[in-house]
Amino acid sequence: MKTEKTMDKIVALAKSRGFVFPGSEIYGGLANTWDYGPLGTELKKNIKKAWWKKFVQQSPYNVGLDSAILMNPQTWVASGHVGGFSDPLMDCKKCKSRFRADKLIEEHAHKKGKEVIVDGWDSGAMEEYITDKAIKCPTCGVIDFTGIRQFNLMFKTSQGVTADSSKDIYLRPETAQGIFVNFKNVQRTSRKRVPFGIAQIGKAFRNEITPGNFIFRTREFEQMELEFFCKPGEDIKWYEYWSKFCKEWVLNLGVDEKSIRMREHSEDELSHYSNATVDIEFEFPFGWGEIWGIADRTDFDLKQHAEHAGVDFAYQDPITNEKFVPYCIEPSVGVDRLALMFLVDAYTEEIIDEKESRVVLKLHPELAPFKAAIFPLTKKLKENAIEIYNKLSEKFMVEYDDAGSIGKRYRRHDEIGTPFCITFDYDSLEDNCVTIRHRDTMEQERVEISKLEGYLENKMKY
RNA sequence: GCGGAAGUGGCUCAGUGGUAGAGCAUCGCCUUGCCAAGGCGAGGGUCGCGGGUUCGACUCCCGUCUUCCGCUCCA
Repeated sequence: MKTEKTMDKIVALAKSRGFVFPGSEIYGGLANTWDYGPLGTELKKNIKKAWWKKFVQQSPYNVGLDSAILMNPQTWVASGHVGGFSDPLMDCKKCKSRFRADKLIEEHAHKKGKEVIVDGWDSGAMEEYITDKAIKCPTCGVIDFTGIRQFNLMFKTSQGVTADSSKDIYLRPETAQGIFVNFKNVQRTSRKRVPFGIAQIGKAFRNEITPGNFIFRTREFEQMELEFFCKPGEDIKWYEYWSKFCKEWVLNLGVDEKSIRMREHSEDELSHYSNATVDIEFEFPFGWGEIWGIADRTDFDLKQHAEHAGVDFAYQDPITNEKFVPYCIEPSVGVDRLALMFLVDAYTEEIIDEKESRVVLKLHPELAPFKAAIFPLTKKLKENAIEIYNKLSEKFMVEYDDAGSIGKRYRRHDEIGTPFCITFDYDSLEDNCVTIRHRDTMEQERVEISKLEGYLENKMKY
């Protein structure tokens, strides 16, 4: 029997067991920042490792990159982040609701049966339009707006020691641009031919207006992005290929298929540069949330950089001699969101009988912080158990524990997702076998000590 | 930013004017021979911060900070 899983329970478990702590807690915290504790660090590291393995190590197409967080500000002009990604916000003074000026105008025009394209307008033009047309507050119907304030989602900082010699630079709002600007470097040095992809894991920063839902939306987050370059015309084929590939990766790591759905963006929802976009969504306790976005970005990015930097990004196929600017498929996923998804998916409360229940994190062994826990049946067997721990810890993240009863140790490791508990008992002295107890089924089996490494390695495969 | 709620040991909370308690958790010892047993003991809190009222403030008043939940944004 199972009971309901809620965010509260998952956040509490994360804090109490050392997965995720509130950021800078001793100073009263800082909203929506989170620090990963010992177990959370392992989980996150395992997620990244698993992704890298499938998307780079075992991929015939993709290679890796680790580009700088700080980039020449021109990058963000070319990508559109400086101009297009700042939201023109205005508040209704009466009811305090906040709106995007461009959306207000577009909606107003739409109702009148007209289409107004606000892209490219400056704040003055938008304010003037809103005043001219006497656009009312959609919430309370009053015409009493504040002026437009530009809200740019990029974090700004300055580079340089003195005020006048310094210049404004930005923390990257996505890792993708580091890949595009290195397209030629990577293509040349890796001797890859189109189609090929460049993968990168790294932090990105966005000054979101509304972060929230634990680690789901934060201003500092870690992305795993692949930019996959292909021949124009073959983009839809690869878009479908990677959509399927990403979904399978998630399912192979044990996530319940019923909690996953693919949501295609409709025409009017698509970004101006995108041919097609699909989101892989997961059903969180707070609703469906986007985990992975797979977008066909066409040749937008490379063309933008070609134009702004004056660099030719045309690729010449060495066999057909065709020359073209590659199209790009971008599967982009947030590590923190994945971590939350795996935690939520794994979280299980089982009621064993009237008196007993247990919390189990049914994480895939590949993702579990500890692959196994090693116990002595009693403290008299401590030395023998430690010997096994020492051996296994050369290859695996494992933990030794002899505190409390054996049942209590099982429960403790159920809660943090350790898939296997290995107990050295008195029989072990005779037969050189240990008891392996399985987290999900609570079943036990005897395994030869010399075969433990292979046993664990096998269980981690997916 | 706006609206709402809340800040007391690691966690959950009690304590409404006389300078703090419980349960759980943690640690030690004993016990424990496979699913949160038990016993004894220990550590841990300037009650978010600042000011005011008062002989005296966790408790009353003012301010402030922070967090949480909703709204426009997004991986």
